Amino acid sequence: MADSKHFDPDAVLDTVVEVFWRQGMVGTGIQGLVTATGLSRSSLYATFGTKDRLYAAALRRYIERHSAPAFARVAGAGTGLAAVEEFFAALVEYRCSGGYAGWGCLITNAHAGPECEDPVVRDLLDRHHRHLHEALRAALVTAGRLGQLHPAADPDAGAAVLAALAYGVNLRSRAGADAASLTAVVESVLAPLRAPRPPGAPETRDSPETRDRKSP
Amino acid sequence: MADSKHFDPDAVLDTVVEVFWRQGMVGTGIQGLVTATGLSRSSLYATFGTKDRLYAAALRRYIERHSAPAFARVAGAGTGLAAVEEFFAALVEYRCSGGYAGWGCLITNAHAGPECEDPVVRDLLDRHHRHLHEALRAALVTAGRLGQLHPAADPDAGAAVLAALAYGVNLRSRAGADAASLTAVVESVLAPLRAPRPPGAPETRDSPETRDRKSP
DNA sequence: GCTAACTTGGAACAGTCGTTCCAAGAAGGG
DNA sequence: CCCTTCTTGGAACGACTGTTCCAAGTTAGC
Repeated sequence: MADSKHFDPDAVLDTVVEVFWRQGMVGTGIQGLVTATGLSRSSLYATFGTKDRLYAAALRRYIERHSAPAFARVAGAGTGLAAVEEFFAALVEYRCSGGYAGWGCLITNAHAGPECEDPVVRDLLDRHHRHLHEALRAALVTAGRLGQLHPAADPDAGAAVLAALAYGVNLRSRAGADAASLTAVVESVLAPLRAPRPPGAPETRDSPETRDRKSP
Repeated sequence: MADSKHFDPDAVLDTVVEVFWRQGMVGTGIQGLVTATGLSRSSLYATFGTKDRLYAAALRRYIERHSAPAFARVAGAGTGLAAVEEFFAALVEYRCSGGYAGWGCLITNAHAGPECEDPVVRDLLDRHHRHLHEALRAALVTAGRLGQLHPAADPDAGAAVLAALAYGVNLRSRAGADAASLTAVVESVLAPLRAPRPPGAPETRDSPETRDRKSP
């Protein structure tokens, strides 16, 4: 009865995500989206509505395509601190090398722009933050069950710390911070979360990474 | 021999800082600066040059007016961890209440926008990051000298963690995170840096904040 | 009071912003 | 084949982008 779309909206949205990701909400013009996606203003507006709605859709897509899988992995791994380590190793890798190097995180970037005053956007940011926190908390709970967690470490507090760390990594990577320094920070945050060496170790905790980094 | 300016460039730059701070680089138009400062385009351009140069000047001004004093305070206090605590308490206060509430940090925000690809801006961000790191490191070194620091904590690594924490606080505060949760994160990061209870305490460290937060 | 040096308001620039509208085209059910 | 329904390219919208320019105004030294 009617014509069907001459493009795949899903694929187009993925492209849109990349443009917003790289240039930000306010730094991206409709013209840029038109050229990047290859379709015309009409199709863009008919499919996604105004720029704000398109941006919100891009945020949702980013979360489901990039954030959610990582969250699910760290939360469901069952390996505790090892899963957390892998989560951050993958994060640093993601931010510093490959096609997305230097782009930071779309969600993190959204915090810093005027777009975060939009209630829809802010709700997505809050939701994303809770998911990140919950995923990390789940991993830390698992770590506790496995006896990997330092007795003084609380999964909830630890998750909050790790979430803040993730934002820091995302942010600094966009300004060109090198992977090595970011990895070092991650390790420094993880160190005090680890349980002390198994049985007869001295009463001070130590971790292989902080032990001999700055000894003379 | 010539006419002098009918305004105070220093005061104007302070106003410009506030506009960029709230709305971001790309989110701010010349018209907005004109209305905010009250002077005309001519004076604006004659005094500060193009938008990019004005933005860079605003970044520098922000650093010297807002960042540097806080850095100097935490680095020169001589009170070690107490100075770090006060630094972050003031930070959270700054970000969550008062006239700048919800604005985040101009430098942190600059990380997320397209402006961070400008080499001048990136250099300022790097310089700012090093200063932040150095100030925190100095405070931790002092803390070590005062015996406040946990034996396993390294000042350099700790400073890197605290710097990342600062970015996280700045970022999340802009999205409306409440002061309480931010303070909790700060406390959770600080806890493992503290030396264990003075003499005959048990071998596990504990801090008053993490001790009884989630007990049933 | 003249002149040289500077500032200032405001017009004007070409370009881009986000958005809307319409005529032309395409597709499937009747 | 037609007609309805949708899509599509592209023109057009007014508003705003950053920047430049100029005439008028203001000041200080001579």
